[in-house]
Amino acid sequence: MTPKKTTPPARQQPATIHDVAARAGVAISSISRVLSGHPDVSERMRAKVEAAANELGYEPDFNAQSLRNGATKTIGFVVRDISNPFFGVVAQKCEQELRKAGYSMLLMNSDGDTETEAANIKLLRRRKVDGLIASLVAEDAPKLKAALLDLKAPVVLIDREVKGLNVSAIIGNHHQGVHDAVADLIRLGHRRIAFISGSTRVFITRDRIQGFEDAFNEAGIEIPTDLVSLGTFDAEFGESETLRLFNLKNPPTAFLAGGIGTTSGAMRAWQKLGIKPGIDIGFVAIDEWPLFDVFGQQFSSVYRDPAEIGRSSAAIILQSLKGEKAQSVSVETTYIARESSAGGLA
Amino acid sequence: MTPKKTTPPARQQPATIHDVAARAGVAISSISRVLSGHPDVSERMRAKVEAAANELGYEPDFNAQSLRNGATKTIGFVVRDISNPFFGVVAQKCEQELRKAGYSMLLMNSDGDTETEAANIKLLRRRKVDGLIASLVAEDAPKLKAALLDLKAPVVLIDREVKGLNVSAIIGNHHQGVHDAVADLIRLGHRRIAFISGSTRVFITRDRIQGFEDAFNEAGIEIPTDLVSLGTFDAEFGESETLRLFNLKNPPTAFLAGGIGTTSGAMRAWQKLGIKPGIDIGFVAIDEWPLFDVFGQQFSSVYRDPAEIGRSSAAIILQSLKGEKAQSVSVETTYIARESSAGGLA
DNA sequence: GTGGCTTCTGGAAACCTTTCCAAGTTAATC
DNA sequence: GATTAACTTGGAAAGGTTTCCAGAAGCCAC
Repeated sequence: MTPKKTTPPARQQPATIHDVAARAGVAISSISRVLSGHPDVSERMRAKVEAAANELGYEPDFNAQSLRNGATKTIGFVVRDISNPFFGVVAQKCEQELRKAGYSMLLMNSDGDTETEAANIKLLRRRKVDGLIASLVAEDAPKLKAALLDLKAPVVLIDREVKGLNVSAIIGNHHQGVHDAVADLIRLGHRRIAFISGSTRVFITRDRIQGFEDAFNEAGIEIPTDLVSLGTFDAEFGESETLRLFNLKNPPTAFLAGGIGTTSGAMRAWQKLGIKPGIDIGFVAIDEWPLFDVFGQQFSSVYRDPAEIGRSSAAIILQSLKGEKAQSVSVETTYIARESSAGGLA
Repeated sequence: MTPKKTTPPARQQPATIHDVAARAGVAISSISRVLSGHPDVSERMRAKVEAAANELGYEPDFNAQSLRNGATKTIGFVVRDISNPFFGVVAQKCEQELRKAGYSMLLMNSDGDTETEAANIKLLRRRKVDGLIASLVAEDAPKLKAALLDLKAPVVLIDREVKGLNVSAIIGNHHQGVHDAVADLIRLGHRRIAFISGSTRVFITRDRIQGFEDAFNEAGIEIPTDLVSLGTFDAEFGESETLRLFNLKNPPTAFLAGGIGTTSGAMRAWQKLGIKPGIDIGFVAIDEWPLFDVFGQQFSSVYRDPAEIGRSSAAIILQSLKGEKAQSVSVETTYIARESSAGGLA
């Protein structure tokens, strides 16, 4: 009943820096100094403040800190589709690295739509993210470019090139892996090799096409342009185009699938057509998915390591935040020959 | 050269509400009113403000808004491992729904570690997320419970029950699917049925175990307790335990894998052992992954729909944010019988 | 004992909004 | 034409922090 000494009832609202200051009987600036490790702080002050902060369970409000010092400790991660297992691994490793460094990841799907993508990036700007890691739907959409320009924060693009922008990039050596795959298919005897992939509006497709064409040119064989179909990376496109190509009068004997979505669609198409990939036709998948190596048939692939891409993208953005300038790093792709390359040659 | 009328050079800093107010020649409170759709605004004022805002490309600062009105429009999404394709789909659908409603998703992996998980949730509290959606590593870790209690925001747990907490939950009817699967395996003639899964520290495992035991009890057959191994959901545990069980003197004739990680590990183990699941042994996978139905052998599964779980979790958290009280929704699981159930019975 | 440093602390401004309050203006009513 | 009510606007506080600035205190050397 001594009104002077009663501790206030445990307040519902979290303690603020003012509460700590009142409790410790010092100025709020001193609280901030102690907690942010400022050097000019007496031992006595430090002890007092830390005691008060602990008693109140004080933790600085992130938003208030961000507003004041301009850094949100947040990185935007924009991807076509996080349910793609390849990007699942990229996101996982990337988030782990960012978290270690005190950053959090804001995840957005662009759903394969350039408008959504641009809108996402604009929103991330309003949210004042410190950086952006993105795998874009298209490189040349004007709204997108404007959004990236306005972002005014470090950007890491995964397998994309946007002209006239000072951004970092992780660029896979896609033509190499595709070249080796196609060369092997040709060596095995395939001539009618189909290739379905996303559009040439993104670097990764252009680079793969180059590998595809190089392999044919080196072998002195005409490129089967009627078997190349470039549209989107999703399963729907992969399925319908696979159906179309395998209904041609002169259908493919081998198939190169440009990503996990394409593979997925092609698989469904073949199921409908009664075609067994790797047996009835030669088959190479670009990008592997969970259990790829242990599950079912031994499918050949063009492999790149999503974990490395995830870790690298985090590392690059963290370096950029420390003031280093934009950089471009290269990631290997390797053709892994398994049984399925030789299908369809009986 | 008339210093009075020169428009200021396009400033690098984004325009603030003050800039708009100055440009429109009105008070900042009017800017806020117009842009937030306050009813008491004259047509003339609205036009002036909108013109000024457009000219300056003004967009309100999210952090400042959050600080002022207490809502961050951000939902935390904590999951063991986003590279798990099941959670990839959950996250994708969930983010899409949240985005439609104006919310963003902050993604954190807990890496299968309860300490990390608790730390993640504490961080999300400091970041003042408006809500949390989580698939927990363990329900009973004290630090975790404290972190959830302190969060003071709506929570949706996926397939978890935490006692003494007023949170929403999406609870799969796991015992049903597992029961049906095991009953079918027994019907086919299997007796030595193995089950590897995560620990009983989470509801989902307890519920599955119940289905497993019920099926045996109904059939009047003794439960093969030596073939039940509960530890963690990751592939490493799945692999080592599969190796152990199939090296027993009296090994299993059928196998039920408690999730994608377990399936993954078991597959690797069988590859080493030269065992073909679905042929040499009966096999049922709990949870499917991309391409499950079209890829390779026809594997039986206990299916639940990750898209539905993702959409529901978003819907529930959005309702909670509107003030509705915590709710628990149920999600079906279904046994899908395919060829692999009958393996190992020759 | 004074000048000049260093160390430490408090006060206040700033970050960018939203919202409350009060005051001013206009329209409506009797 | 006076009284009210409704509408419209500006000013200022508040939200929780960091940081600049200035002043106080302590110390050393001359």
